[in-house]
Amino acid sequence: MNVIAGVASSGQGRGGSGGMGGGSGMWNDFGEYMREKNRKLKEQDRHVQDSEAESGVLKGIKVYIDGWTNPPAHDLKKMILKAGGEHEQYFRKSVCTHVVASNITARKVVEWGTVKIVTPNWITDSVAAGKILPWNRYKLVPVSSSQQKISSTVTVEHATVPSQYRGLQGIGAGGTGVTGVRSDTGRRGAGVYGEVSAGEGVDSTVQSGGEGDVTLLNGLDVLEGNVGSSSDEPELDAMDVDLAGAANQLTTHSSAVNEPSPLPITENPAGAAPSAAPVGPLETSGLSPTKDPAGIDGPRLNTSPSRPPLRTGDPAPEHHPTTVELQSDWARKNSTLSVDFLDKFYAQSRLHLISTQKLELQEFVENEMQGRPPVVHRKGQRRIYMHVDMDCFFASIAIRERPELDGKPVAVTHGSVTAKDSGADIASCNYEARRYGLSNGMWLGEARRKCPELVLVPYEFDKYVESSKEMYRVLMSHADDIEAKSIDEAIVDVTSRVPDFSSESALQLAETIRNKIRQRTGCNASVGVSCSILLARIATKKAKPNGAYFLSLQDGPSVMRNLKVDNLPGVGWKTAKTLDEKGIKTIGDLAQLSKAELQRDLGEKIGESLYNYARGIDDRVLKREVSRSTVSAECNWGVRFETNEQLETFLSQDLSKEVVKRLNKVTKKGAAITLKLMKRKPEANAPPKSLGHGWTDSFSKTRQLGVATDDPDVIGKEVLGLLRSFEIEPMDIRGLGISMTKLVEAKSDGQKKLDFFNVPIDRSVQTATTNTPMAPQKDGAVKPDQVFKVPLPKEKKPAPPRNPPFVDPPRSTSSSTLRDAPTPRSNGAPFGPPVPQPITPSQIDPSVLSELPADLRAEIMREYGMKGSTSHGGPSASTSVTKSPPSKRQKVKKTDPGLPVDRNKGKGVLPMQNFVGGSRAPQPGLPPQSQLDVNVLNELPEDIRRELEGAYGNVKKGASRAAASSKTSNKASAPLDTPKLMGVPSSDMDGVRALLDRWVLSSSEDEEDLDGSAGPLPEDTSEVRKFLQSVVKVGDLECAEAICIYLKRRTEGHAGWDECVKELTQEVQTLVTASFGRPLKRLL
DNA sequence: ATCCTCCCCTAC
DNA sequence: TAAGGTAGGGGAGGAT
Repeated sequence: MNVIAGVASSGQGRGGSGGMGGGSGMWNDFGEYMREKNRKLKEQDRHVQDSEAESGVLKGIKVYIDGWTNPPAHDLKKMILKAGGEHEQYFRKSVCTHVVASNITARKVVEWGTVKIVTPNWITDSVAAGKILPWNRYKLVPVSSSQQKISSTVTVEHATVPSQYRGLQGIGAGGTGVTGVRSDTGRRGAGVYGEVSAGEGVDSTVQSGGEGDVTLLNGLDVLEGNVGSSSDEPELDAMDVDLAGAANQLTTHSSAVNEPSPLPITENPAGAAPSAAPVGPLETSGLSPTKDPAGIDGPRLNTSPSRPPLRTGDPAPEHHPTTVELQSDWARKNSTLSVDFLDKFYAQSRLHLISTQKLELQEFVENEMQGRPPVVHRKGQRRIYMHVDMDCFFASIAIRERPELDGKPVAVTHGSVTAKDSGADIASCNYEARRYGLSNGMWLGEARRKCPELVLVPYEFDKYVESSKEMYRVLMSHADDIEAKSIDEAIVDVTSRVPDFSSESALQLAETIRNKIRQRTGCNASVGVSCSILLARIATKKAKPNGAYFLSLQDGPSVMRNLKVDNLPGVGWKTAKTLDEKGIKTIGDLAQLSKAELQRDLGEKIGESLYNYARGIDDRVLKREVSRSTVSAECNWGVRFETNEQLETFLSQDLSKEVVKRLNKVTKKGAAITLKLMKRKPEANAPPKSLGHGWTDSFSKTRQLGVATDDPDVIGKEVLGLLRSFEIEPMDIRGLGISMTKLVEAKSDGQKKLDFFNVPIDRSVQTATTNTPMAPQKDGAVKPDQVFKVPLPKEKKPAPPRNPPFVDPPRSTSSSTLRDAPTPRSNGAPFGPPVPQPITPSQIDPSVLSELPADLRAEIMREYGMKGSTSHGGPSASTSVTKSPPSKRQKVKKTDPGLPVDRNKGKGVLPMQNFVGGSRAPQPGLPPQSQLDVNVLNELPEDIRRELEGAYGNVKKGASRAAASSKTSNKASAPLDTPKLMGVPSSDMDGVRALLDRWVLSSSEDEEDLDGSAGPLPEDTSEVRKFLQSVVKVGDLECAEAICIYLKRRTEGHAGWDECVKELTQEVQTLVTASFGRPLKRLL
């Protein structure tokens, strides 16, 4: 269908709309392009003209560009200006010598009269040829709607013009001596994004003869070990090559700018005439011999019966870029119009793989490292970190699988050689390829131009995953601690493995590790060694490729001094640019600025951290565990809709289900939904990257649900509501994303259980949990479950009452006290207003936990990683543990891995009173009143009981899913250790308190005074943090609660401390919430 | 003042 | 043709 009306974008002739807005910055490569473009807009135009009218090829030519074109109007404009021609903003018969358009309507033709109407190729080809080519060959013929099917795409695609995207950065980058060079691909993980900068990059000239062919290895070849053979198109058409070169130059110069040219858009209101789609001039096909004009292919394929089901819909305005793109059958099949699009997309997305793998590896590491004693960071103690990064990971795997490629320039990409101007990303390329100026993230088209003999290899996701794990296994075998950074990168703490702290020993270990990795993965890893995360990473830059480098604290500053600022964490494109505008290019320059100035220009936080980093100061410690606060799914490629129905179906069905799938995977529910979307800019043409999102504006809107959910119908519905609020034409949507926040542990059905028990207790909590009517919620506030920010309006103030509680007792008592504490503030406080049930004192889960039957509790703990050893200092408790129906539970768990934990349940089960009065064993592992529970349990109806069990199973899942399922190995059996703070076990609360006291006092003395802003030392803080984490992990929530409260009381009002305590408390809440489904009330 | 929303930015 | 994801920190500015 087609044709019809027209226009989608109405013109806006002038204004040009600023393009500013910035593009979505979501992703590097493209983001950079956008930024660059926008920035240049301002200066651009005139520069191009004045400074580089090198060739006078188009001298005397005055061009008016009509409507959308491909290449984009701004690029054409730039090219025209550069070639000495002139660009007319508006069409004026008396002035314009030519009109350039990719498609026109008959009506326009009439309107324009006798002016020469040509395709963009006339410009590009003429520039390339160095002379004005006969326009007749490029004459654009209007087509009637009936014919239009012939794809305009032809014209478009043909475009010899290089997509100017990417590349911006240019080659030069001068690196200063030192490493100046590439920031390392390493840092970018799988080398996903590319950055350019190669210091020495060779530039296109290098490519010697340029006659090489590009070889594509497709799956088949791989299997057969056929390397060079299958190239699709061996030779490049001479002309194309030249054009490419020329174009490339242009691009390089002006850095790709794209101007939002104010084009008067075309549009024909359709009306009348048939406007048709663009036509591809004959010559076009002639020019690109290599590929079939889409027009031909398209129709044919279309009729193919085997084609997957497509969403159908009506046609859209004919001139709309979307309409044009969708004329290609390929596009329809590979866009959201295809029913199975999403799965296919994720299955082939390297970025999706990378993000996903990061999460998987974090979990893997958490599970595997579970039994290890936590690293203790003492104040003056130095530590040794190794930053390990695989060298061009994907490319290395590719070569490993195809030894014959060793020594040749290789790149991993989805693209194939046939495309002359492919927009496919190079995910990773080896060092040989980099010598030609290639970099990760670069588009295939440009890469080929720079390196004609480039060998292309397809992705092998499974192999990446497998080797990645091998790498991690090696690392864990030599690490005290480890933080998973990505599929090919990690940071390990190896302090205890380098007892003498000498560079020799450290490097020896590094070599051992590198050798093992090479042995097990067949790929090289580079290692940076130093005493901080920051310096270790810097060292890696010096280590690559395939090396190890030890950077001492003393040498840090001198080495860093000459590095560019973007080598510091937190400094990306934008920040580097901001600094550059101030004349700051290197870290050395940066170190000259005052903290105040940095904070003023870059923000408080970033300013401060950069101030420190520039001096080699980095207090960060490894973060082994992470709790997620967001689960999302998005897609910004292949998103094309013709009708609202297609759009709504995709969003509310496909994408919503995807998010739900992910929520389920981590057993969470979300109480807030955010819809993100990218909308094509009015002046944006069909993107140069096939089915890419092109030039867009991005938006997002969040809706508070009040109740956490993981119901696809609910999510789908909410999301549609959000979508409608944007009032965007379906055809203009270029990207969609749904993210769930305010996560809560999903519970199987805690409510039922609760009800069943009808425990009087904490109902409030429960209520909250379920969806019972909450009281007054603030609007946006979350309602029930959500734990987090429960709406405590302003009552924070009331908090003060809290003090009282603490005052009292220490130790176990404390716990009980604490719990009682609620009284004072409880009344209104904690949850404040909203919470209805008055009864509620406060407690939550902790109590629940402790109240559980011993066996259940033991299981839970075990699941958490603790493993059996329960009691350490446990008081009496019970060892009783033993347990009742172990078998059952176990089974259940195993079988029901998926169930959510239910703290609720627990809650329900044990009333507060019990808690209080009961024995709440301070120790982690101890199961309190087992008998009670047991009885209760036994009395329960089968189903309920099962629910409970299932719930536990969930817990497990949440905590260490992997362990439970796959790995199995050690963890399961490992016993839990009683958490200790500087050697003092959590069971000894008095001791712990004393330590904390000392901590607080000492630091205040050392530095300024409590009041002075002297705060806690990071090392100490992390020590406490670890302790708290362990305590929570072990399930001793009361202990965690007591510590937080104690600290708060002890430091209230002291500048440097408030923040720290608040953070620790928040972390505890997050952890507790993640593991038990809800936060500790008393800490809210 | 503080919180919340809607981004931007960065890292992988 | 090509598969431009995902999580978290943070800031500006409006709402409260």
